[in-house]
Amino acid sequence: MTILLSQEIDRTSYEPAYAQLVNILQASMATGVFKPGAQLPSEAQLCEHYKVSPMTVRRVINILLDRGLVTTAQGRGTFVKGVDIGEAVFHLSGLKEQIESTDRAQVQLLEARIVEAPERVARKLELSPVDWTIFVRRLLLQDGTPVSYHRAYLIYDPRRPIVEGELEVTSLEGLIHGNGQTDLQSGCLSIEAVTLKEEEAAILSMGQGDPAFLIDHTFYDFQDRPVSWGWFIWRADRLKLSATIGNRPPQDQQSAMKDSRRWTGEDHE
Amino acid sequence: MTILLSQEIDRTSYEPAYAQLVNILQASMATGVFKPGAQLPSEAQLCEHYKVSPMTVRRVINILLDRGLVTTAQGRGTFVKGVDIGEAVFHLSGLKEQIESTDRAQVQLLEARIVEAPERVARKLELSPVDWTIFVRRLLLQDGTPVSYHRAYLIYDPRRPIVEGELEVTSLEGLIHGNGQTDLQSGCLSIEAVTLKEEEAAILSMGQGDPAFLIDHTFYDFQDRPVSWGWFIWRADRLKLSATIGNRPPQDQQSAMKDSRRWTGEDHE
DNA sequence: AAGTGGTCTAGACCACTAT
DNA sequence: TAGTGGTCTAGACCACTTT
Repeated sequence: MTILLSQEIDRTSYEPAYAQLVNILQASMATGVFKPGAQLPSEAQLCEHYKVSPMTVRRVINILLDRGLVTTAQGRGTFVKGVDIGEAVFHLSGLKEQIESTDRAQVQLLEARIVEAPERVARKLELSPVDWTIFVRRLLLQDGTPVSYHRAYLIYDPRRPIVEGELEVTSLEGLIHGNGQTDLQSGCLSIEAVTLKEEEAAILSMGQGDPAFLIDHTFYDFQDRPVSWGWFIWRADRLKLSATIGNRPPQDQQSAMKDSRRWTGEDHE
Repeated sequence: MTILLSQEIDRTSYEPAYAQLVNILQASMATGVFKPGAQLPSEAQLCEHYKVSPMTVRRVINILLDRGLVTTAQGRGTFVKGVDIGEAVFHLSGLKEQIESTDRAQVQLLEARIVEAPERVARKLELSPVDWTIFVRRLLLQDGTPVSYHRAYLIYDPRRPIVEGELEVTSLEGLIHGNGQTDLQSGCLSIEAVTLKEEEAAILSMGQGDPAFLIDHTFYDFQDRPVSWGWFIWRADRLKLSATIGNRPPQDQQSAMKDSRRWTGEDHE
């Protein structure tokens, strides 16, 4: 296996050696020089061919590894992976952009009051049903039109002074922009497809029964105790989840996304 | 900043030093020793304190970096990140498991025939409308009940012998299990929330207007030419997208997911 | 000038897999 | 035994930011 890969590392370039080698190998796989299942040159060979140290090659392999492009087997070698739909990873794009631009986006507080935790909420937040929670309803608008209806329960516990921080965080600006130092440690999200109920449809200016995303979220503090639970009802036409699998060279990405509104024509009879 | 982190590296452990250090730092952030916004000890300090080489510390920081737990600023330091909902990443779990178990899952070919590419398909596949495509309809069942209805167009071009491979790949087993060496290079997916049309509802044994996921996919060959386009209609109750953000120590993960069927009770009046 | 992250070297040793 | 991936060292040099 003395496959010679034409290019070589440009030591004068601003781009570090490891990045150049990643690109070379990724491009080689992308153009089919190394097809799925094939074995890559060994690390020693790569060292010698590209005149870089073992540590640098190792780093390169690690990068390809967690980009999901190769697999490694100790004692056997490094092998090119094929595309695998199960590895698709969807980024919550749109959501971030939609709220980040404060000029076009706007949050409307519909309601905020202290209530006893309903049984279901108490379970979620690991409370007893007599404990108090803050129930919040919000509407997220963009360019004046509503895109998401948010409801959440926050723990209200005088012994935990955290609450103020939570309120701020769950104020969306904090949630999305995030970087602000909060007292939240982690969160757990899930997405479902649902149809709008009457109240939701009215608030979102849509029709009852229209499709929407339901984004469920639970946040935890530094003791890993749940501090809030809630869910967004997000207009389906305002949220896009996208993913690429396999060796997709960084380019358009969304060119394949445009014109993806649902086909209303007949689906072949 | 001479914060002493109690633990130390166990050189006799099976767990490599870098992994131990990752865990120590991640746990420190998880328990609030380093709160969001705070600065981590410098790499030199970490080297000295834990008696490891600079390269090892560097590796550790890189891991925390692409886990999204810290940010680095050259010349300034390494800082703890807060939770950021926009960074949520959803894995297509369920889909993989659902199809991987061939004993419980089953694919039913409903139709496969050669057709002229409809205008929309021709655009997607970069063909002229007179070109031919293979139109395929499939039903994916699990335990005998239908969970997903799949329709796809594959390029049919005598000059491109690839087609056979595509057919095999798009035969789902290949797509999901993946590892088989295919002639596909990459794919581009997107997810929408939709409601079932009459035909879809009938095929999936659901009601018209019920919520569902629409998973749109395009696959590309090694020349980066699109070779197939299609979409799954996936029963909403059979697909779960989950994500965690922030510093979530690897544990339950799905314990917060169970009992997440939609609340049918009144949402506080 | 001092401190920080970022890259890189030229080896070493180990564990594993093949022959 | 030879070849492979996996870990780790003890330095070096650079670019950047702060004081």
